[in-house]
Amino acid sequence: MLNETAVAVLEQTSAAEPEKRIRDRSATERAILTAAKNLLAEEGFQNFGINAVARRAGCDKQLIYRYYGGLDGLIEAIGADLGNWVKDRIPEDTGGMFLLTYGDLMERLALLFLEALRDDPLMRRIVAWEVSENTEQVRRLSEARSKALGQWLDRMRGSLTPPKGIDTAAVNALIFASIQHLVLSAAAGGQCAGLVLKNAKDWEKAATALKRLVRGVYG
Amino acid sequence: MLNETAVAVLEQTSAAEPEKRIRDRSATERAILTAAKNLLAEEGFQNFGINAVARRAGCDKQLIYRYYGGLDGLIEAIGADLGNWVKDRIPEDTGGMFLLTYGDLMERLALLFLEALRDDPLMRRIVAWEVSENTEQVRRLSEARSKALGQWLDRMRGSLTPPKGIDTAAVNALIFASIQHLVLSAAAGGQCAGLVLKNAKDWEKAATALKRLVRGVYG
DNA sequence: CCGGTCTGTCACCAATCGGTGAGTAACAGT
DNA sequence: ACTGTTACTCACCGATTGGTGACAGACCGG
Repeated sequence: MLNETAVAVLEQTSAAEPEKRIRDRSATERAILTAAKNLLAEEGFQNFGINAVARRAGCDKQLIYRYYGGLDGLIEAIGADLGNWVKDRIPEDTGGMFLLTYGDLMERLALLFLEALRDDPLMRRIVAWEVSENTEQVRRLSEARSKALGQWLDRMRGSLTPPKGIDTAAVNALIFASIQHLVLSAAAGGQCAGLVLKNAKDWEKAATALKRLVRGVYG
Repeated sequence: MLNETAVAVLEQTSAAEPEKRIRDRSATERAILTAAKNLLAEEGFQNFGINAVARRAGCDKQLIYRYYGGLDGLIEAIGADLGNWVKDRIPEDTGGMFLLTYGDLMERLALLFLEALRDDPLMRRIVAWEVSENTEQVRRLSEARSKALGQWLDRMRGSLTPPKGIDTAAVNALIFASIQHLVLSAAAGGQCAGLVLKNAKDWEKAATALKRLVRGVYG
């Protein structure tokens, strides 16, 4: 507990410490949103709550209720960015390659997705959240994400015709499921099903196996 | 709030309601453990705590501290059963088939694992827990599980020689990762990467795709 | 200058959390 | 029948949670 003199000393020593929050609603809104995203990315959804976000944003939780209508609205705001995730985090070009076959395409997409997910802690937390809880908020996040992913897949496929006689939707779901679980498991415990995934060499092996898997089905 | 008369009426009407806990330590220990497992299976790890377990077991939380040394010990006790999960939930026989090749084996194991995981809510929650948190307790659970899984794989492989030139460890990790994420995602939201997984027909398609994936790498 | 709106802060609420110390009731050994 | 141990319950602790109402100060239009 600080008394008045102690506070005075603090203010003296720390050079205009007050850091008085200026009256700027949109700036505060942004501060709250980024605080929420960073908090979610770093701490996970376990301790993701009104109090924690407000603490991190350095403002009162009341403002979260006012500006976002509570946690639900805030989560929805996070989800709104998800639509842009693919285009923000995954390069659209083919890396100078010519993708002639569906197999070429899927191999490339799988590797791109693997790296993108590996580099994005927020997205990892969201995916983990999706498989752990079944609340309305999470369902919304999940929907936005899978929709964006599907659109990306369609867009990248372009005019490439998928192979006949193969349920590409199901196969691709399995491929992307494997990537997601691999990355999540690695991020959480450094391994997946006994396969250690820590240094670059480990990931190299995983990528090779992934390529082999994709090439196995799609040639 | 109930007064004495209300309690008396309750006891009268509900036929020896008191359900007086008999003094049987091992029975209480079992009650706590099963309460914990059921709670975890039904509610997930989010609200899994001392109070909730005690409430469900119908005893005082103090007993959990005494008999299990707290939540950690209780979780450890849950993990102790995990070693037997494979043998309890997955049939050992080959279903009358002859598994001649490594591909035959892996296809069979993948399908068995898929069904077993689909039928076990507790195991699903644990897997989801593993990818969501990184505490010491969860790490223990994860370790026990992956160890049991690895032993099962080895045991089922028997004298079958894995194919040369393929990093089976990495490939199998990906295959099992895909199964786990597929099942978790389906259990949580009824779909995975846009692929709806609700009725038996949906799962049939997933199983076919899984077979195709396995056969693609292992022939 | 005055009144109202907007932005932000604070104090407080009931509920729940994990955790502990003390007490009670049933049993066993002598 | 007395004693000590075992099994169990209860009351309480501080901390934290989500949530709300009241208030203070900056700003803006009149």
